[in-house]
Amino acid sequence: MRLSRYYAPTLKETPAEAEVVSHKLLLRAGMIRKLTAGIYTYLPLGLKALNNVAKIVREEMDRAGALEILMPAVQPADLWKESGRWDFYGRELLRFVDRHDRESCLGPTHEEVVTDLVRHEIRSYRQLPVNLYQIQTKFRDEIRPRFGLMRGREFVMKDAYSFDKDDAGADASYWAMYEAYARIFRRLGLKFRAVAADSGAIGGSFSHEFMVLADTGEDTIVACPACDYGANVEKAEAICPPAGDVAPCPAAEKIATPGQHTVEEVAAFLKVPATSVVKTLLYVADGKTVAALVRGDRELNEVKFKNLLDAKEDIRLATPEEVTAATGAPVGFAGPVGLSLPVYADRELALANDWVVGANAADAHLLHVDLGRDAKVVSFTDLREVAPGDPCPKCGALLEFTKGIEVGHVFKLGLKYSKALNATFLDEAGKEQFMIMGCYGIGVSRIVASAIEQNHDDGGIVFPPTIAPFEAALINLSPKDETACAKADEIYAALNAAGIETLLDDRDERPGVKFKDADLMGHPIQLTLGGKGLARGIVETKDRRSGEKGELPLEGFFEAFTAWRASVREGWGLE
RNA sequence: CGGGAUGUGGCUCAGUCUGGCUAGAGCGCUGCGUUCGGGACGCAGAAGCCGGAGGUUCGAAUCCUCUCAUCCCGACCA
Repeated sequence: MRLSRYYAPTLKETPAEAEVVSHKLLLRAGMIRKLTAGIYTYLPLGLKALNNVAKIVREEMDRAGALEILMPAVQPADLWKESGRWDFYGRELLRFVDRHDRESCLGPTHEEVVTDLVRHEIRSYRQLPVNLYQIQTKFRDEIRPRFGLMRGREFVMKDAYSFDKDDAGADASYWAMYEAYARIFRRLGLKFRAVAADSGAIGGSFSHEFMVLADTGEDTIVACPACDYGANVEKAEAICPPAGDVAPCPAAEKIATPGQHTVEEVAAFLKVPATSVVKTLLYVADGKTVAALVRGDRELNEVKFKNLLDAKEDIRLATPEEVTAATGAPVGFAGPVGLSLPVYADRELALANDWVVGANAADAHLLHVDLGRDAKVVSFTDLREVAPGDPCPKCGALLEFTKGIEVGHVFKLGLKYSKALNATFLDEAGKEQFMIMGCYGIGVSRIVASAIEQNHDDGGIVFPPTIAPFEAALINLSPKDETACAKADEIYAALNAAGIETLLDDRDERPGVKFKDADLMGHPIQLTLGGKGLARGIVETKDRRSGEKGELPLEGFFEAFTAWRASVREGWGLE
């Protein structure tokens, strides 16, 4: 493509609406433009990047035996009512009625539609397993769209759904997808990590998230440097030695702690370490107030707590009024002793004794509390959030914390949707069985954004070669010079013939403008053809990622170029 | 939905508190000339009913009321 005839409106200044790097750079490089909140148009450059990602996703899905289909964006409410999600999904599901007053929605995901398809088509175990996928625009009416392509309301997603006749088959389908995902992210040239995840609202028995590592990621993940353990903090197990007998302690004693609300204040006031204090947190789960106990220096992991309670809706911290109603004391003085609420403790609290707890009375705490003796605790389980310095649950090495962007998620769904929608088949014995499902998502448009979050510098985007709209930029510094143009055209033709997508900058612009634009757009390979080099019979090169510059001879250019290109790709960890 | 902020040429912003001539700047855009290896310079231009509606006033971008939109922080998620 010749840049003089292309449409890539680059911006020198960053539009005020953009906050994160990927958003700023996508806008500045002329790849996307906003239509309205959370909804973007892909300009030629952005579309090419999106398609490059989609292409690799498609190839790997096909390789893994999945079959591509395309489902409708508009879906009837009936199906959603049948699965029970019409009432459950919330405002994120954009609903509307058509001219016949039929309730409809824009599909945020397609479990209902595929399951409906499959239940009508598949009747025998002989037809299983099957894995169907699509790459399609989804719509979720996000409460708060932000960060450009990172969290739009409209976005491109690949979603796949597997149907199996038995559990072993479902596991095989799951791991096939897991492997396919790993291949995809490797081919995209992204640093990523697959981590154990909470299966969340979609439900199901186990799941992994694929995270692109980037400092700007919204998710915190823990990874073991010594083994392959990795998990979302929401899920990461906080390991804890087995509980043994604890030494008895003196009888509980009430002590005045005027105005000492927080653990830090209480610990300082009583001159005890925070690890001797028990933090009592009141939550409201499905309308009921419950209490969670963690050690003073720890944080409660709400996801673990929610899962323990098996709460239907999200749990939330009790309001100050609710706290007072439940404990008879203002916030800061709640404690498990004498509390008439279900009390759940983190298992770490079973390891020791002689705790400091709130007294359920204003300005008072209790010393020498033995949770077993003085309080009624429903259970001691893993409730706390893992913290830096915690050991790996698998091998014991110290866990490392990193930030990541969730770009893929694989779930083993089990029977959730097949039961709700009655998707059955006849097994070998002629007996009717529910299909076992899995679902597998990849945020295609989010990958483009996360690739930039992970790979950028002051000059702009640094695209991995497999994602870059153009792998190579060929900058002709002398577009008015016939010799230079002829040479540029020759190289351009050779690169295209070799299947290397090249953007030839043949604009009548000053060199600085061309260099800046090339850097901004992130072409991994830059070739510069100018009067000076031409006179010496060379083309200048620049590896966008490393910034390394070099020269290639015009004589035998293509061979030398091929070798250099291979080294650039190698730098990306690509074959 | 709760909290905070912003709406002025295509983009980034000044002007608003302390109403007052034809509403400004930089970038971008058009034309001409000079330039030409990391976002050049000069000259000449085009381009804004100051988000919208109502009000106060002799007079409103500026003050008041309402409204719409966008962005940031929280609950949600590929």
